[in-house]
Amino acid sequence: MDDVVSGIFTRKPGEGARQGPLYISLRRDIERAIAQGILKPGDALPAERELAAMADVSRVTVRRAVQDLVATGLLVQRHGSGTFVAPHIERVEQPLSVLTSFTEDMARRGMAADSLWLDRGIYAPSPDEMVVLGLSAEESVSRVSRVRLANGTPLAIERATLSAQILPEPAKVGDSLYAALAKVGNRPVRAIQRISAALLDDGDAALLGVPPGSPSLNIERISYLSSGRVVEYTRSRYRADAYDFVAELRLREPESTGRTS
Amino acid sequence: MDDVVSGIFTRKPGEGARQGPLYISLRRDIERAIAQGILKPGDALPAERELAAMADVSRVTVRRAVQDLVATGLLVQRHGSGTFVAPHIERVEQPLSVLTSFTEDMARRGMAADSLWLDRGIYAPSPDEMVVLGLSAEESVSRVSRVRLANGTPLAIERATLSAQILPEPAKVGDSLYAALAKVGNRPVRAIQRISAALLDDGDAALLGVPPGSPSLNIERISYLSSGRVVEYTRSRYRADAYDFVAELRLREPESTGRTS
DNA sequence: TCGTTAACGTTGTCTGGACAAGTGGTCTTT
DNA sequence: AAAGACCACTTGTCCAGACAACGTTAACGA
Repeated sequence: MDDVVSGIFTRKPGEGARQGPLYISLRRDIERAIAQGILKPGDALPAERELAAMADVSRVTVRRAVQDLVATGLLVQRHGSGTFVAPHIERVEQPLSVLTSFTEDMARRGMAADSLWLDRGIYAPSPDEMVVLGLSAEESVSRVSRVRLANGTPLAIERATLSAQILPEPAKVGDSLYAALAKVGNRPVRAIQRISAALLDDGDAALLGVPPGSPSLNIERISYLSSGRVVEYTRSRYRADAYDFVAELRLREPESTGRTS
Repeated sequence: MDDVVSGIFTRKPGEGARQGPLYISLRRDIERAIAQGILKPGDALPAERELAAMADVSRVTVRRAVQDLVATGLLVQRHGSGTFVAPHIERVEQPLSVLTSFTEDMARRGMAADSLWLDRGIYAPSPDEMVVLGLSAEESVSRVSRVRLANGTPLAIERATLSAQILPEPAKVGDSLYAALAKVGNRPVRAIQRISAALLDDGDAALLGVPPGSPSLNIERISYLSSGRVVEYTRSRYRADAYDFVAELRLREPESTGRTS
C-alpha cells in the first residue's frame, strides 16, 4: 500500500517535462491520488519529509502544495500528528424562503442542535447596532453569541444583537433565541438577509474547527416584528464546507398591477 | 512619508516581547498601518526585501504575512511590479427572490453589463448534466459560458447548460441568454438556487482577476418552464468581494392549509 | 492496574541565500 | 517621433537546514 503511494509521488532527479512550478505538479499528483481512491478519506499522507524525498523536492515545496489543498478543504493537517485526507462532510441545506431558527431547522432534519455560549449580556450599542436597530447611544442592547453545533460538529457562529427592551434578560435565553422571543411576544415574522462569502480569521476558524483562511458563508440578518419594528440584528458565519443555502426564485410578474417598473 | 512607513515596521534585533509567530506580528503591523490610513488604497508597500530588512526578518516570513493579507483581499500583488493596498470595491447587491438575468440586473442599477465569451457550442452531456436536465446520452446539450463584467470589472463566471432542443443555436446567444430563450418561447419562470462558498482555483481566479484561493460565492441554478420542464442548469462563481445576495424571508405560516408539515 | 514520563515523529516557524520571470522605465537606434 | 534593446527592480519559485511546538505511544514507576 505504501509502495503504491510512494510510486505516485516518486520523481527521479533528471526526469520529466517540468512545465510548470514544482508545487503545482505535486499538488496535482496528490489530487489525483485522492480522486483515484489511492488515498481515501481519513488516510494519512506520507510525512512532509518523506514526501519531499519521494518527489525529490524541498520540504518548503511540499508544504506549499499541501497548504493549497488544505485551503480547499481536501486535506486536513494536525500539528504534531500528520496530514490526512479530509473526511467527506455532507452538506446541510438551508431553505432561504422561510424564516426559521437554527434549532427548529436541525430538529426538522433529525440532527442534534447544540450551542456553545460565547457571550450573553447587556452592552452599550456599537455605532452599527445603533443604526440598524434604531437606538440612541443611551439605550442598551442584549448580545447573544454562540457557536452552533449539529451532531457535535461546529457549523456556524451566530452573533445576535437585540434591543434590551425587547430581550431584557439575555442570560435567560435557552437553546432557541426565537423561542425566548416568542415567550415575550416578540417573535419576528419577516427578515432581510444579506449573504456573502469571505475567509475566516484565526479566531473564528478556531471556533469552527477549521484552518484559518477557510471560506465561510456570512449572513447578515435583520428581523422585523409584524408592526415593522426591528427585532434582531444577527451576523452569522457558516462553514462553507458544511452548509448550502437553497432559494426558490420566480419570474418577476409581467407588470400586471404595478405602474412604473 | 517613507520614513513614516519604515517606522511602522522597524523592529530592532533584540527588542520586543515576541509572543506569537513573527509573521503574525508583521501581518498585524501591516493591517494597522492600513486601518490608520498610513497606507491608503492604491499605495505600494515597501518591496519585500526592504520590508524584511525593516522588520529584521527573512523574506520568506514577509511573504507569509503578505500572502495572508492578499488572501483576505486587503492587499494585491503584481508580479514584477509590487504589492499594493487593494482598492475599495463597492459591493453589488443581488435580490434573491426574483428571477432575473445578469444583463437585466445590471441595467436596472445603471451599470454596463459586458460579457467575455469562454464557450458557445454543442456537446455530449456530462453525467451531471444528464441527470439534472433529464437527458439521455444520445441527446446533446448547448453550453454557454462566459465571464460577466460590470463597468469593465469581472464579477462572475457563468457556465450554463441547456438541452440542445431548447437552445439549438448557442452561437446566436447575444448579451442575454434569457432574451435568447424568450425569443424561442422558452423563458423560465421558476428556479431553484443553491448557494455555497468556496475558494477559486487558479483558472477561475485568473478569469476574475483575483488571486488564486480568493473566496467565491457559488450558485447552482436549475430553471424551469411553466410546464415544469427543466430549461437551464447554470453554475456561477461570483467574486465574494464584489457581490452580496439579499433575500427576504417570512415566518412559516402556522400550518393553516398544509397537513403534514 | 493506572497514571507519569520520556522518546520519537509529526507539523509549525524561520533563516539566508539563489535564480527565474514579469514590469516599467531609460536609452539607443531607426 | 516611433520602435526596439536593455537594465534596474519587483515578485515568484525553490533549496537545505535548523529549532520549536505538539501528538502519540511505549516504557516506566507507583
